[in-house]
Amino acid sequence: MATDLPVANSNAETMLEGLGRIKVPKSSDVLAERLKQEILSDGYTLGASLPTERELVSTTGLSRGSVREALRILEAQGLVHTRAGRYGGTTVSQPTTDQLASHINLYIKGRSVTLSALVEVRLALEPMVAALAAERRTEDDLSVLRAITKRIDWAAENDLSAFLEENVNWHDAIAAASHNDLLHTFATSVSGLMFEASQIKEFASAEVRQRVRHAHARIFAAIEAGDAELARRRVERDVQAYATILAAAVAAAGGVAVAGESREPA
Amino acid sequence: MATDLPVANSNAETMLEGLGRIKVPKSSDVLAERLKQEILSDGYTLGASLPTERELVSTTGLSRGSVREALRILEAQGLVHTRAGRYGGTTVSQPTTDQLASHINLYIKGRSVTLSALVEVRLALEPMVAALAAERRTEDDLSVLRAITKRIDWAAENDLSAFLEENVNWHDAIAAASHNDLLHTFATSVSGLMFEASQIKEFASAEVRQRVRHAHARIFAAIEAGDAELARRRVERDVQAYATILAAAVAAAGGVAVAGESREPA
DNA sequence: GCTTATTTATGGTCCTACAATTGACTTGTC
DNA sequence: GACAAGTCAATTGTAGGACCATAAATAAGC
Repeated sequence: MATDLPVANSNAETMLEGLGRIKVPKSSDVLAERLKQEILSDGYTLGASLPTERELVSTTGLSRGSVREALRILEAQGLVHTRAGRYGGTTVSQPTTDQLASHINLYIKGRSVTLSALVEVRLALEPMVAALAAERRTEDDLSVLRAITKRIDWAAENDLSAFLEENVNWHDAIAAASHNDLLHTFATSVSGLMFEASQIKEFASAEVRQRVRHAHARIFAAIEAGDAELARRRVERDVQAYATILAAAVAAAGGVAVAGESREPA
Repeated sequence: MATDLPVANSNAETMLEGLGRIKVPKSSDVLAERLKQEILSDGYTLGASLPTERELVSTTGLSRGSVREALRILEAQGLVHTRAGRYGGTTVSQPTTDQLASHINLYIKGRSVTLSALVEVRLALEPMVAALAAERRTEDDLSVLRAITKRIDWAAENDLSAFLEENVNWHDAIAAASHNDLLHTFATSVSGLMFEASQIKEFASAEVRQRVRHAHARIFAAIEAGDAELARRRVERDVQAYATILAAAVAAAGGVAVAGESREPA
């Protein structure tokens, strides 16, 4: 039966028991992964220079196109930054807060996370944010908040979209006052998307605006006084109330309550 | 003074008042941004096909290299997926949970977020995770947790690294039982990095292992019973206790307590 | 000393060609 | 008719080369 000819052997897989589908990775992915490990593990302090593209070409044996694709991947991950020109090149970098926030937003929008799930996360984060802010807020933090409050008070009567925008700024300022970058980023990403949903539904009636301002004032007072527990409780109640109102508005509008569809003008 | 010749005019900037540095974006970045807007805004449901690379070349006027770099950026962001072969091409995709977790990890590692900041975030997330898990856990969730608990019990006596790994799995299973993807990803990313730090410090003494198992049992009981408030309180106390122990161990070791340096073997 | 031009190493872009992949199609075989 | 094997074609993957654009260091000019 067995010959030297390359005959097809339909029982060949008996020799290859657990051997599943073999994935052949792209060279750019391999290089990106290798460089990523290199960057994360040893040396390569912030700002250190990676080899030039042409050096990578000669050391890896890949084409310049593949090398450049690998570098674009790393750049999208925020691990490196490249500059053109002499003495330019690719340098090690930190992912910025904005980049992380952007990835979180893409995840939430892409997965069509439900509004209620968003509320739950917000309910976890914002009370802690407020508590930390109460403990750590500086005078600068407070004056920023006072300035935003002033603008909100004005916008509440005159400019609805400005009102919503300043509302986002207010929550961002509270998160900043917690002086915890990670918490800040998580909180602003989530609440930012919630307010985006609010904008679409345009549910900010005069009554709601009044309630928001009142809640802000109470929260600010607690943070200013440095009372962490009070701030936590007040924020918790505020988030809960806001969620209830928004859910009612969404239900009234018959919406499915997802946080998608953000259309920025070009 | 004024001539037709292209003489240098050192006072030229008086005509260009507020005109700051002009940024010339890379063509691949521009294309990536345009496609991203396109994907997020209208049509392009999940799985829809983008134009082929060569179609993009002819419609945009860019080279294929630039088009490919743009697609690598989008792929790194989890927005598209590319397959080779006939009837392959680039299709719209959702960022996976793993991708988001990876970006969060990169952020935390890159920014050298302090251990205390990590604890604060964990203290915000995990009690909520437990409360939701108590309300929503299915029978499957519970049996997964029981299986992990068994493995932990075995590993606690025999295999330290397995113990730490299963500990991560336990927390992941709790987070999964919350049935909130976003919360799940946030929580596992943060606690995963904390346990990674634990592993480095190797502080898991027999006494600590015993305490962990005891805490797990109490938390599991609350979740099994569906008592959200009890689960929340117990997790809160557990996280707090773990943080105290870890901080003490870190201080004893003289470490700076950052969550960096993950070296996986190739 | 200051401004201005030049140099030059680097990334940015384009082009062409070919290899590898892979699903559909066709053909063969029983 | 069904199943296996082979063929085909559209698409991404990769390589290599050429040239342009950028920018910092340097040199030249005043």
